[in-house]
Amino acid sequence: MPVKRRPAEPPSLRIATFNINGIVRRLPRLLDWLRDTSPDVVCLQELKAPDECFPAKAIADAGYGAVWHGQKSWNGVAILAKGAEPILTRKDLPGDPDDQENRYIEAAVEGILVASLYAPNGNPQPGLKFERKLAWMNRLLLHAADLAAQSVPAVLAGDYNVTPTDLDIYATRSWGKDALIQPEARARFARLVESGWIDAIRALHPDRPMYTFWDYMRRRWERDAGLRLDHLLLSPALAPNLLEAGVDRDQRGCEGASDHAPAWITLRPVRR
DNA sequence: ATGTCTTTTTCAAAAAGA
Repeated sequence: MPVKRRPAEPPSLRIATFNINGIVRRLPRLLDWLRDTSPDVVCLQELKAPDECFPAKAIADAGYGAVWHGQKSWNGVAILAKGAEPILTRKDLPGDPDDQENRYIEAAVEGILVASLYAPNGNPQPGLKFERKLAWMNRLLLHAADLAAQSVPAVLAGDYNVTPTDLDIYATRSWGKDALIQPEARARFARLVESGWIDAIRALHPDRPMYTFWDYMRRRWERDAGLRLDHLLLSPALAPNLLEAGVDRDQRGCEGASDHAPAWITLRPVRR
């Protein structure tokens, strides 16, 4: 009797974003997670390490090519690609030549333009830090509009440091003055979505919180007192390819975890 | 106000960023 063959799995591309909160200190966790979930593309934020300390060798040994823009102590972003070298397209968000904070990197991978971004936190609010956060988000909106106008299949992934709505934070008043929930920041995120960029996690999970961050303080992980800060936004050209979305919550419960968990999507690959 | 975690400045302890 002939063996019945299963139809081949339809190919899909897994893209994740992970605020790693210190890549050197968190490297063992990252390598475990890469091995366990095998994402095709990974956007990392808060490397908190200068370029020369980026663990390129360990990441290459895990099967990933990488581009990165590090910074001592704070910020720093990277893009990893399984079995491929990401093709760097930019290392800075356009619009401010004096910006010294490394919060944006962009590369072409698998026919998709992938950005790893880390928006300013913006606290204390109100104040100069918050003004700078809004200015940075304005620059992101302009760049996103450029990409959309060119019909680029793109994903803007990272830590936006914004809870888009009240569904994205647990029931509390303790963040009332925090920059992460302010209407001015939410309005900028909303403009991105209204202009056609798809908030992939929210699009596929309209009713569940889908938190990606739990503060280290006050047992917030144990209480599931979380916030959804990490987002993957798909350009109009890429949106029809969206298949699945989720959060690797279990990562937050690991010993020595980042205060963020990875968020991910799967896509039908782009025809090239 | 505090809570946690970590790094930085500068060589202890306190501030800063998140």
